[in-house]
Amino acid sequence: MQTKYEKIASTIRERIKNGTYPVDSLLPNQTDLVLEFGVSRMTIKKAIEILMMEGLVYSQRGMGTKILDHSFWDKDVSPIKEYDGLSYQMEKQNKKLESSVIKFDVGFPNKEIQKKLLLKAEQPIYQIIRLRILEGKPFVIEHTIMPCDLVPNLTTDILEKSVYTYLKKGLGLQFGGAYRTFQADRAEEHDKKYLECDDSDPILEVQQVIYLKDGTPIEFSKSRNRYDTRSYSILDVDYS
Amino acid sequence: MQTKYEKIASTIRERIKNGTYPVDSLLPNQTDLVLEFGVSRMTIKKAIEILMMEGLVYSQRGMGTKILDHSFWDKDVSPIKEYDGLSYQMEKQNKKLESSVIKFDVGFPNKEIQKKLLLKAEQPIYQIIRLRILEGKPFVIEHTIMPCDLVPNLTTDILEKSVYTYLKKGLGLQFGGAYRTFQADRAEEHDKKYLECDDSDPILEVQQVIYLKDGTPIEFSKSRNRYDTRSYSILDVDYS
DNA sequence: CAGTGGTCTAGACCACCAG
DNA sequence: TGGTGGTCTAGACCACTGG
Repeated sequence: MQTKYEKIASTIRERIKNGTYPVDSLLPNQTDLVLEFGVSRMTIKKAIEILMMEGLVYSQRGMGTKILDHSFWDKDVSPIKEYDGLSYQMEKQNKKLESSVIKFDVGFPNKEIQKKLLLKAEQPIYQIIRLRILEGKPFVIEHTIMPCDLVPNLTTDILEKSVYTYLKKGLGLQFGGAYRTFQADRAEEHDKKYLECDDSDPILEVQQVIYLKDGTPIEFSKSRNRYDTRSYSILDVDYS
Repeated sequence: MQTKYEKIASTIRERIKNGTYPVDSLLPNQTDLVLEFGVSRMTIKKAIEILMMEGLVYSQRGMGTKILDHSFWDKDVSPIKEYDGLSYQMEKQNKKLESSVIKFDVGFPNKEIQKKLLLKAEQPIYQIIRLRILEGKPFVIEHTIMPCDLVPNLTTDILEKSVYTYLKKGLGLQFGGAYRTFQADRAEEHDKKYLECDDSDPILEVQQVIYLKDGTPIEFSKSRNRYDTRSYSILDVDYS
């Protein structure tokens, strides 16, 4: 939290959550907020914009800024906009996550991976398969591919803890975005073996390419969940 | 296209797509763009912000604004940020979409629906089930619930064409956002009957609540696809 | 260090919605 | 019509990157 508008957004967010600004009422108008916070209106507007992207309020010309009912997705349904990785996400919820490394290899990328990670055929990659175990129960199988040169000195130890922490804290990398697809699939061998499911259990698969701030792709991964253990959620706001 | 920054964003977007600004090169710096377009820098910045949200460029302090490789998701993988409905989406791609109405009823909302659409128990709702048929093949089953008072005079005829067109053009409603969840599921009776699949075929289910601009929920729906007919994709950019 | 984009200001005008 | 938020300006200072 550094900039003025971020601080103001936090303050207002707090007031919404604790009921100072009740659901369905209007926020004080922007000129009043200018007076209260002693900043320019552009700054106030930017703060409100953040809250709008979070789905907490909705502004409309001529009408004001309304506090929306957020209780809906306020619970454990965390949006997917997190590049903290599972470990961190679960830690926040005080849930115990273990990772068991099923495969940890080095190899060369096939055509598909070359295209997705913008690699040449001779650039080596890590090929990783991990089983993530939540509260003692098999939760998800993650197939991960990363270019070796971007992620030096990867070890089994890191894989068993948190790769993201290593990338962020250890290597100082900054994530900039992700491209994801969702599909359903039949269970395959690995799924049946490690997720304790059978042929008829559907699998929810999420594929993602993760990008660094400068646009370099750093990871391609497939996460396969048993159909009854997880769903993903998205809040989509039209800012136009 | 109304505001200056939207026009400028379109111009720059066009230059990126036709190669005037090649992938991996840098955009002219913001002060140069100020001179070219004869606007203030804040306006240029806002234009670039739009392109950043679209994943076309990435800006960084001290470095400039880099054109990213967008060829990846430039094709038919349209982001889900469209409230045009399936009909319109398919029309753009010149694909033929038919809709067959399986159920069209009125009733009262159960507890779950009351909560999701913010309704009282005695507010009537439409209960609709439609089979959407793409290019002659069963594509998706949509279960839709809408409050009657917000959508007057709904007819079978409208359901067979495009509900969204009716809401937008006919009723003048404006969409503001959506909340979606994705999960996999086993095939149930309707799926087997209409999607021509059997017990072992997984289903991809997308649930969504759609909101109007002022935050009023107007629709809850479940879309059930055969696992091999559809996937959804999202581009997720970190703007911090 | 020079050059970049990010933030911020103190105004202004306009488009929209309500009464 | 009065009040709202959306846009836009012409500056300024700062934080960050690269050489």
